[in-house]
Amino acid sequence: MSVVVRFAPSPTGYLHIGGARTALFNWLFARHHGGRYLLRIEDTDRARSTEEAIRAILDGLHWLGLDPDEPPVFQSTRFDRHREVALRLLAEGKAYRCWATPEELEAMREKARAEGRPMRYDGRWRDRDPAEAPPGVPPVVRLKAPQEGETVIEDLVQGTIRVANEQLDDMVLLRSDGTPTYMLSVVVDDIDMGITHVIRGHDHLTNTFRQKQLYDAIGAPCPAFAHIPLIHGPDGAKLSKRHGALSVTEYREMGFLPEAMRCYLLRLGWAHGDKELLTDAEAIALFDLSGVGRSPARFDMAKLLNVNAHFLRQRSDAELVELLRPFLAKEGLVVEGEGARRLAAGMAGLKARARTLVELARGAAFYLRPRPLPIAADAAARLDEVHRAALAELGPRLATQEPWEEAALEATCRGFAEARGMKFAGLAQALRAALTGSTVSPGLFEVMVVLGREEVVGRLEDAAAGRNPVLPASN
RNA sequence: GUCCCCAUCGUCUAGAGGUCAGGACGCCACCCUUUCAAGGUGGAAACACGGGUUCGAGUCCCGUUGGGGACGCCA
Repeated sequence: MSVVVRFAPSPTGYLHIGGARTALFNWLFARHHGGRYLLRIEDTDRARSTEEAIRAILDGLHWLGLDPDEPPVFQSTRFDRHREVALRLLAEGKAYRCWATPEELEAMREKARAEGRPMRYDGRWRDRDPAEAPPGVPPVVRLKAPQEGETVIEDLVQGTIRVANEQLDDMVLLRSDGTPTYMLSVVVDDIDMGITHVIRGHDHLTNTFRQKQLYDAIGAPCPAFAHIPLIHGPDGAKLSKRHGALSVTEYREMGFLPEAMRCYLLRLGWAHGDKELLTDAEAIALFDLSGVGRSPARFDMAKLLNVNAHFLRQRSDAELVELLRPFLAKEGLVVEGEGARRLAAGMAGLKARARTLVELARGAAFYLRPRPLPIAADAAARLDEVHRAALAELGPRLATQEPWEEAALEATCRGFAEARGMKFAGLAQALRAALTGSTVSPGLFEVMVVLGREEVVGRLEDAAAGRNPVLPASN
């Protein structure tokens, strides 16, 4: 039997980090088994579903490289089919109409609570004659669920889980307005889409018992279930807005790489021995449900940053130049011509110092800024009179420096400092300030080679003459 | 409240009865060094608690505590 899985988000907001991981696990499982990975948009709640949210989910999945293998199925287009199934169950006596009003239901809840029992619908219309139906009250359709025995599910992650059927009540299949409920829609769609494995968040675990009953009533085989533990915030509580970024879009904007997100999310709740950093090929080859842990994991930004830094360094310099464009554009910097050349040439030194594309862009900006280069206040402080005078003298010397190579440049600068009885470290910081506008940068001589003779000499002149605007904040 | 699930360093985790309880992130120290990173070396850091079962328990069972989830004519 070929594997078919699906990711089934409801479009009531952006694609969040937990959903992204669920999608990833489904995707990996399908790839590992050579199966299909589908997307179903659960937009049956017309009031809360928005076009914008659908866009956001599709965009998020696309960015993460988790595009579905087939066009998405929109659950709202399948109302008729869902109704058809409910009506069939009704005809077969496996479901019944219920005229209980919201007030009656509320009373049942209160009574149950008072008696310390689970809050369940009491089945008052289960065997009652429909002729007794009150006039003018539109009924819902409920499943005639088994009242004795127990419902058991074999979860591929959580193991065997059983619940007494008396804990479960007769769930609503069709609302009084005739629309299908989530429970009905999910089960019917999963059956019709040929889903073999339902991999979803642990928060759906208790829904599964009811869904199992529905499968049984419909007479369809149950897919295998795998409920993966939830992701919690750093404090152990449910991940929420107050923990910072939830939307995958925000991670893109913070400069994270999709492959880093995939790797981090995968390792959050799944492990294969001591393997930490996996390529997609390795992840696909190694992924299995038995490796999924059973306890919830906390989201750790520090680790994500580390993982991202790793994957950043795996990218080629040319790729990084392209990835940097939108981030540099935010600072009004356009990557083209000489600037593009410098970025590519300087990328090796830049990427070792960045964990995200945002950091990389920040560190790379000095290669693109036109003269006179703005200098951060703390860097400008390194350009005192003594050092400005030194730079004024060093500039012309570098103008005739041959060859224009790192080792030679270093020899020249060190020799210059020594001849002047000046500490090289101080000269280096002054040079750094003049050339990069910062106290922090890639190696000085690498920077010189990348900038080129003309630009270096020009920037030194600017600094010696005090022409640079000083920025209030530093790096 | 009821039901269900979970429990190894601060965090992510390895561990499928016998390990000096391993790795990674983070942290600390040292090395490298023109800054900051990167890189290298080393270090501190965990089996929630209590009972069993067993020659032997982080591993199996029960309980306690703690955490989480679900209890809608939402999805």
